[in-house]
Amino acid sequence: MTEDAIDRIVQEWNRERPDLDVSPTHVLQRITRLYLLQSASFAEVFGRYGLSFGEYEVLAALTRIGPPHRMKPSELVGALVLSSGAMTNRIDRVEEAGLVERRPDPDDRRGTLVALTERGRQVVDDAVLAHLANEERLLGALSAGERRRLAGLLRKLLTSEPFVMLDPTRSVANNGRITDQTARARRVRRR
Amino acid sequence: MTEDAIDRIVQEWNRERPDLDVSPTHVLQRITRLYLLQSASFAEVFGRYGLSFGEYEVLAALTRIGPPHRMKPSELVGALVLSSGAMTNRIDRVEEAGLVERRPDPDDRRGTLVALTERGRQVVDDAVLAHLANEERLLGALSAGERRRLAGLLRKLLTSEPFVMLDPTRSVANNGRITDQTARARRVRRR
DNA sequence: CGCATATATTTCGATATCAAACTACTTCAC
DNA sequence: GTGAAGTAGTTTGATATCGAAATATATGCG
Repeated sequence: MTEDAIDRIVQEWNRERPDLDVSPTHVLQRITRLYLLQSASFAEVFGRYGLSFGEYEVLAALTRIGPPHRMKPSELVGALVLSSGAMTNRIDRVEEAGLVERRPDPDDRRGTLVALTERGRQVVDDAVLAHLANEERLLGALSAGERRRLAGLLRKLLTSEPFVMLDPTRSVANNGRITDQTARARRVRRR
Repeated sequence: MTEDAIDRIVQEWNRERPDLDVSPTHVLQRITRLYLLQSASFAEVFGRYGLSFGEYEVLAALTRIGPPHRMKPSELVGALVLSSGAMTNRIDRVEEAGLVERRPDPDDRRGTLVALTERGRQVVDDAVLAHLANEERLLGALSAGERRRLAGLLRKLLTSEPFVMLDPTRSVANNGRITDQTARARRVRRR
């Protein structure tokens, strides 16, 4: 088994602090490292289409929801993992680029619907192909069975209680914290 | 096997674009999701010690390197996956908090050495215990064998060619890109 | 030696994020 | 149907990051 950067970090900890059991790091720090590296790779691919990864996420969510490829900003917030303010910015950017349009929600005058434009559909169609090819390349070292086992273990972690508790989509807006008007209303009421 | 958010995303893709094979997503998007969730959890723990996760990373690197707990900023950049500019900011913050000191490098007048202070050692000693307890809690759903298998698969991915190619620590400064003075010198010379 | 080139770190400008505040609108209970 | 409380989305202010420029110093080649 080839040694990686995380093995070296664990060895350093074991040398300096042999009293500590740093073994969880073997899983969790590798997740961090893989995330950072794959993010850089994704960004490179999407850059070829004039997109950031975050912008792609918005277009991808609108694509996979199916025709007519319309979602409310709050639905997009639920589909990604992002604050509502950051979602406003992302929608601004892809709207600016002509890839989506904001239309008033006919059923709720507070609301807006974000719809993929024809140009947006074309761009995301191309980008998703390049992205999948790149993902396939990144996973090249693992056999089909290894990928299945890896995905299974990751799913088990993700569906375990500590991670489910952390999931902001259990609740709404601003990463699940009760902030905003609700909190303000409570404060105001106390006066 | 319990279904998770990624399974639902894959199902949506398969419904809308059955021509695409989105299976790599089972691994890569779960890595993203786990990273985002574990980051939130880590931040909560370090917040109890007045640290951000990034600040902890600096202190942890200085701790595990061993006495006298001194590193050059460029060594810290190599240990952490960060641009040199961002490292300056992080060192500024932990220095401000009295957890490290900057001392001139006696062997290179361009350079600086970052050293853990006594207070820094105390804070990181406490924080690392809380962090490890939290990591253990997060991994609670996996048996020792599952953790080993998961770590092994993640290591295999991390040491595979596409990921090794992405690793900025293969090169130096600003994420391995040739920027800075080298590039400027070339441009200037061309005039 | 002396200059071109390389390195170490900081500074700067642009950008993306979060959390909270805010505006507008809806819903529910009476 | 009116007012309190909730919800949708945007705006704002603070902060962290990146990449490039700037500054200071070191090195190597002719």
